[in-house]
Amino acid sequence: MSDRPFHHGNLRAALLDEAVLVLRESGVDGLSLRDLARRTGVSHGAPRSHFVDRQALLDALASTGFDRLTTAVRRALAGSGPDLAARFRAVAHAYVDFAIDDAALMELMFQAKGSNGATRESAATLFTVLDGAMGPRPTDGGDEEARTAFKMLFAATMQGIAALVASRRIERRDADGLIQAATGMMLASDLRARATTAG
Amino acid sequence: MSDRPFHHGNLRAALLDEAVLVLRESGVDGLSLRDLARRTGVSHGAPRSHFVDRQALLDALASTGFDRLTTAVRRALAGSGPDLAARFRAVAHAYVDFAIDDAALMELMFQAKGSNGATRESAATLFTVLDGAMGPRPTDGGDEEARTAFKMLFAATMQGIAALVASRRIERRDADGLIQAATGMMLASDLRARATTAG
DNA sequence: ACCTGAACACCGTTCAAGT
DNA sequence: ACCTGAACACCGTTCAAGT
Repeated sequence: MSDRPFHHGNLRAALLDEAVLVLRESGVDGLSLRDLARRTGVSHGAPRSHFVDRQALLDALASTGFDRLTTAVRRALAGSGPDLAARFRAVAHAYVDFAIDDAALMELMFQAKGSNGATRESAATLFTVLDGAMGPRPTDGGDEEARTAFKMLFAATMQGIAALVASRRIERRDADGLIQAATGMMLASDLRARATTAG
Repeated sequence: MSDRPFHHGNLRAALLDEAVLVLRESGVDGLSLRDLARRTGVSHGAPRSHFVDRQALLDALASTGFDRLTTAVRRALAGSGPDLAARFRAVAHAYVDFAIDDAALMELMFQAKGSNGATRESAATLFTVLDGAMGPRPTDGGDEEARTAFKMLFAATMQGIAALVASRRIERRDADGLIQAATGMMLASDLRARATTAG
């Protein structure tokens, strides 16, 4: 299942990879630096060379999590046509799928702690991609305020649906219906009209 | 600030009260059974009589958290008139205020772990109140599916906005605008029409 | 029924020492 | 620069014993 000859330059990456697995199995509570060190075959003090403390590891995990989610969203957008409704649903599904596969990581990403620089940057990139998903900005700039509000509302709604799924408060199939309802509602809204058409 | 003569019948309540304070100060990570025991003036083994393990305490905290949020939502509804838009905004503000004042507790409440019986019940009560906020059910029952979807979408959106605020990804004043946008969008939607009017 | 206090295994963090 | 290994303080959990 796992090799042995690590700790020769890529320990940091090895620790992060292993951490993602542990996160999936045992959640944040099951994640310990000593256990990670054990799994990668180094002494318990070794991780210190790459992460000043446990929180630093969690921050790094959140950062890479955002990167992976961004990639997933980009892929979803690339795979969907030009239709705005289809694009929205694609992004929403990428969000929810990620929340299901890596619930603990998703929690980590959307928590107050991630005040790290790299984490903020990764999160910002995701929001930029989300912005791009809304299609080209109106030539005259449009209603900038409406566009920002719409974007945040979209993110909040996706985040909310993902949280409901991750916390097992709703089933996967109900999520699909919710995504349909949410995207439909947002697309038909007056706010979207102001956000995406020239004023 | 804190009294001394506890541990005479209400230790459980004392531990929970103290835990809420610690949660506000230091988050979930700063919450330890031994520290709680120390603060309430009992031995480190005493909490065991009321909570089988740390997770049981967290579950109990989540449960009382839902109860308090339910109370806040009820109060908000009682203070607002019959206008649906006003009622929605009132509920949304109760949600977001709670998420700001008790961010760590809010996280605890909306996590996968809360599989406790009491927690589920408390959460269910909140959703019932949310249902009531939508006004009387149409006499003919209306579109039951639409009503459920709308309710979940409302919860998801509130949850999403609260999460964005709690994780300090958006400012408090931006939240107000978001709430306005979200409630406006939802009220104007076709889904709401199907959910709240007789078919 | 509820609480005490010792015991055990585990953890995060620090740090001098090695290579 | 990166890793080892001892050391320290803290924690969750268990359990026999007290009241």
